[in-house]
Amino acid sequence: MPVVDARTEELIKETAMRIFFVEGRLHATTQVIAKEAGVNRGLIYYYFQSRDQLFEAVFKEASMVTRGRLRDLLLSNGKSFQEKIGEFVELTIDHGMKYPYLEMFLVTEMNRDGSTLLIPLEDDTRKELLRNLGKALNDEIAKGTVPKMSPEQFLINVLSLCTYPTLYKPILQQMANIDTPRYLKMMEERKTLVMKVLFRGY
Amino acid sequence: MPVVDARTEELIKETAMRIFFVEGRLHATTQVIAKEAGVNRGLIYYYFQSRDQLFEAVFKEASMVTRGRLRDLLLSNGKSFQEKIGEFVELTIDHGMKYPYLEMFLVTEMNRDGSTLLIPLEDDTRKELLRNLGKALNDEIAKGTVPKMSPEQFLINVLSLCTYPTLYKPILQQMANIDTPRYLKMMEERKTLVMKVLFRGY
DNA sequence: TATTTATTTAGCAATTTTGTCAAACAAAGA
DNA sequence: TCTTTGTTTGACAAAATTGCTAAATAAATA
Repeated sequence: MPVVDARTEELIKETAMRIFFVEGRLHATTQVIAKEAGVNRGLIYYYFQSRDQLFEAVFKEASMVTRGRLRDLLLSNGKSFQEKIGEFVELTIDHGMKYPYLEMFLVTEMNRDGSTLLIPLEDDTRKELLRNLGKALNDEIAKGTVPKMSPEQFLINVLSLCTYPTLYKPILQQMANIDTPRYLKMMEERKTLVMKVLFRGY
Repeated sequence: MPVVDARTEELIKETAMRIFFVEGRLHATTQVIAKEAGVNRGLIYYYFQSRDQLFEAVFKEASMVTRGRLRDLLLSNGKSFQEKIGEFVELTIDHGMKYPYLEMFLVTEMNRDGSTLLIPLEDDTRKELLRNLGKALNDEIAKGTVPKMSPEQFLINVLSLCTYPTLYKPILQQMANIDTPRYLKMMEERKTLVMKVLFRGY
């Protein structure tokens, strides 16, 4: 039997994700990651070749989840616009509570010299998605449930209201002296609150 | 004449702030900071004793500005609530455009082992500030301009809508293919848009 | 000008970190 | 059992980084 579990590669990746996305320790070294995963540091190089490639693997997985959720929102049909946004809000807040520092990791990694990690969407795909969203949004604007704005701004509003609070958790907790249970309760409340802010008369 | 400008200490601090808050290179070393400031690396230690203390100085300055703005919002009087929030939104968006990564730096630094950088507000001060805000907010809720919510949630909404978009700049730019001039224009538009989202019938 | 103080520089030591490698070990198959 | 393949380990070299110091330089002052 090998000393370390056969799913070593996954173990390393998941430990790295926990350290980065859950605990927000973006400075973590291969030493730290290996230790917390309970494996020899050399295995990181055996499976990922380099520190950067481990980061890249983790980054890819994280951005795929985020992008997938956005995709589902923008393409799904059979539901009303408000229903779709409602689901998206719920998923995004839940995901944010699970991985509060994920977006911060993405942004920080993108800022590393010579990073080409985030592949931009195809031009037609992007335009189609935004047209799609814009149409549904205009209906709401016509109904008076949403103030006049571009689909981009609406998207920024949704993402801001859902994602920022999770990022801000440590600051809120320290500055406003909010403990974790109360913070979690607030995030649950936000699910409907955000909808009320986005849609008048929700 | 000294080889380096007499205001070396300020120069170092401002360069560090630019690298951290404007360019988002949170992993910058003393080497990099000194080089970009055009000074000898030893001067960082001459003026700041250690890397950590430079970080601390920068952190303190940044959190004081943010906290000061919040304080002004919560204590100022002679203006209507909506006017006060309007000013705060404008200041916060402007500040965020100038220093997009400031909050990320704060969060990252707070997550470093053994960080005691952020001093929590005094308990009475905090309660008074929130009571103050809560009162004005309840008037708005009674008028029907704001949906029912706690002052904490309202504050989170304001901060989210203003601050998160600046943090998200690189992601938005890459994913949605928005160039910088257009991005800046969007942020200007947000100043009134955020108010419309916060207050029905603004 | 001469002396003292403050600032700057270059270089060194200590530590941390990444990345490599050969040897040890385990599992699977011949 | 012997061999082959894949996995794990510890040791080591190379690079990066921090922090320190003694000497050089500039500025301030007597």
